[in-house]
Amino acid sequence: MNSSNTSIQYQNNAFTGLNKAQVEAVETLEGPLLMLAGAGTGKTRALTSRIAHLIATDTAKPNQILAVTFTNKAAREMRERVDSMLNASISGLPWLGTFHAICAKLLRRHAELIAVEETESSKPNIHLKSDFTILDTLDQIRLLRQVLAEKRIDPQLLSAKELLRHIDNWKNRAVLPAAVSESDVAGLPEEVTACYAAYQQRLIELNAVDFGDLLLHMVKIFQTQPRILQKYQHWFRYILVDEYQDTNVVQYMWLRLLAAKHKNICCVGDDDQSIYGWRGARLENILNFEANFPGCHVVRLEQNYRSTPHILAAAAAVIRQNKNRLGKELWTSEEFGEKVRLVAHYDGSEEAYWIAENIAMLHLGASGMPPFALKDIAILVRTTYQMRAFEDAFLQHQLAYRVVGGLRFFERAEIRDAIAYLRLALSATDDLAFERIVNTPKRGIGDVRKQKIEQCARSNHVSLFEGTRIVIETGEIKGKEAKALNSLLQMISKWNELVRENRETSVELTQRILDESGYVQMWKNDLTPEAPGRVENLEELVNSVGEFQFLQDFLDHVSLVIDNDSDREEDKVTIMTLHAAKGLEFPVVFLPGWEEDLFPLQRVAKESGTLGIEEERRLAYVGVTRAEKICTISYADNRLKFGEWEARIPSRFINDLPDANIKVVSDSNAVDYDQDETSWDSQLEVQAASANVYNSPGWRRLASRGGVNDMAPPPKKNKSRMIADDSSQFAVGQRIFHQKFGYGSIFAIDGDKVEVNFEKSGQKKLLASFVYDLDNIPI
DNA sequence: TTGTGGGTCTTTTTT
DNA sequence: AGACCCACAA
Repeated sequence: MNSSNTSIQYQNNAFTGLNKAQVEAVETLEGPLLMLAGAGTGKTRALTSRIAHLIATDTAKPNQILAVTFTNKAAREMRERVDSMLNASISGLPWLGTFHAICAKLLRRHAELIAVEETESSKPNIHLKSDFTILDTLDQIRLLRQVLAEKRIDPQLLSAKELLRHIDNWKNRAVLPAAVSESDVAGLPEEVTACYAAYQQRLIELNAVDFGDLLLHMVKIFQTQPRILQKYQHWFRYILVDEYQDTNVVQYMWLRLLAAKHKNICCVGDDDQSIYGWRGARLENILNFEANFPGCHVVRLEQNYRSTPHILAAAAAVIRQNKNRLGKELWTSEEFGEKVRLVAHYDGSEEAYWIAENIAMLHLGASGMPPFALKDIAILVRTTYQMRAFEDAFLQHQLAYRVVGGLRFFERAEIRDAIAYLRLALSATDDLAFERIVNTPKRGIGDVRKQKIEQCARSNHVSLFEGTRIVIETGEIKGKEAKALNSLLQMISKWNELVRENRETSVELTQRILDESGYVQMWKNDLTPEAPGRVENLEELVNSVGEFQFLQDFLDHVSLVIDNDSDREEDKVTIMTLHAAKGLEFPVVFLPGWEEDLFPLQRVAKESGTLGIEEERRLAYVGVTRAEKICTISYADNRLKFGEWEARIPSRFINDLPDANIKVVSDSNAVDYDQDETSWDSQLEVQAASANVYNSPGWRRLASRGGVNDMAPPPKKNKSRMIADDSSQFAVGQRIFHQKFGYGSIFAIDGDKVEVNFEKSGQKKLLASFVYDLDNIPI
């Protein structure tokens, strides 16, 4: 790196809220540095500048900088920005990533230092090997189910899911099985600690780690191996942490250990945006930073460059209600902008409809305002199940959308199966993978034969792979099932060899594995409507393997790095949870479902009381501050819950919004909006929620007294659904649309089913209710 | 062993 | 309303 590289332009970096000394601190200061930065103040930009400056001045080499981000997306963006600031692709920064990704990399180097102690004299010590597999939540649950069954604990009393929650929690706080305290297990069956211990032991036996272990193991190694710790302490000259308010106990320990030598730790965070308390994040980490890292500098970033004054004021009013905060007031030099819009709806689907229509108008550029691209618009929901209503509404309005964080690519069954095959190709002893695919495709191995294999493996202290071999040899399983199993074993051995020889590329290997196993064929033979999509996903999987030289790297990537919004460049409306929206910004934001019990979520209030409500409030703050220009909050009077209609009360957060900064939108007061220069056409408002007495301007007062829902009528059936209820609406030759198969035309009608010739997916016979009538869609 | 139907329970938020 | 689990039949 050329040390005279001065291409970094700080005056462009929007630090005008800082004085010269502060800018210098942000760029170059040695020693602990805390940046307290509000929403939209450019904190990540500040971190980026610091990294670029360190490299440009040759203060540190790229690989001596440890930079931790909260998401992989943030890491990728930071890397891109550093590159562009340095005006070069430095292709360095190997230690930029999430805590988990960085720890996985470190642990691959030192895994063998982690062992389970000898428990039975017959068993040798077992060490973790560097080719360990990283389990995801679904694997963990499977494993915990086994543990619970072994300990004969009634799943009603303690479900695997609940146990996982507790174990996660303990791991986040660095509580090992031996250190679980009385208060940790209060109200739980007493065997729960033994379950935790058994789970940990099983993990090592399986040569596997879970997400929590990645960090926990590294802290353990650092604590017990001074030489290794010193090596990394020495190596990482500068440590930078983004979203510091969301770090947990283990992450804090890990950072402290690594920062102890150079003490160049620079953390950025906003106490008002701490929304991961449920996952072990400790607000104390940021509140006590100055005490934990003596002699630290504190820089405050309070100028907001993102939102209009009304949006900022509304957000501030909401967060001001929290007691537990450092307290800061954001300001902006912007003077104009829309007020925050507030809309009441009759029910959930009407809310989705209204928003879809409103988005369509914004996109078309309903006068006054320039048209917004769809990718500039986001809908932020509290829970994932709220997303469905919007998908429905968007399909019918033919608006392109993308769901972030719903079902993730690698969580789909076919991808998990395929990955199980890849894991076996790397290591035949991967029992979890083996168990997953012994009978996929079907090989006639049901519960009985599975158990035979398992018992055999266990009593011989070998893997399921070996166990299967023994079971065939002894004739415990014979006939065509034995034959099928035998060919599976041979395939796996062959793949193991091919991987070892390393002569085929990762893509060739993957293609071969999926073909030879008969897995792709299985889906090609499948006649269910999802099958073609699954085959497509498998093809996509093969393609993405190509980016990696080794399968192992690919598998790490899948479990640690993959981000679920690959098509972010496409012009689509984003639908995501408030949590997933952290760190992002959009010109137009919709915040639906601001109702008591949903937001704030009932369970949070029940389980965590006031602290929980404060976190929900911070979530509301995060939501509002994502918006640059237009922010629309809404709620529904009635909502379908578990198939039953339920009357709803507006969220308490709505009452915190100052009248001066909001505009209640409905048809009855459609023309009642500001006439400042950025105002837009009343057409928008005319499209507002359907007439209903609760949409009157005074609804908020009513609502705050709880009056609205006492009078709520039974929900009416929704108007003008464009989904066909039966095939009688269709005629042969008609053009239709299907969510999965796209466009097509009907060539036959059979009762409530239609036969369709799809442009892309060929001929299918489906229920008419899944088909959209193209001639009848509004707009 | 696999497919079906009727009964149950369901909804946090994620690296 | 939909996903999931269990009991029973083929």
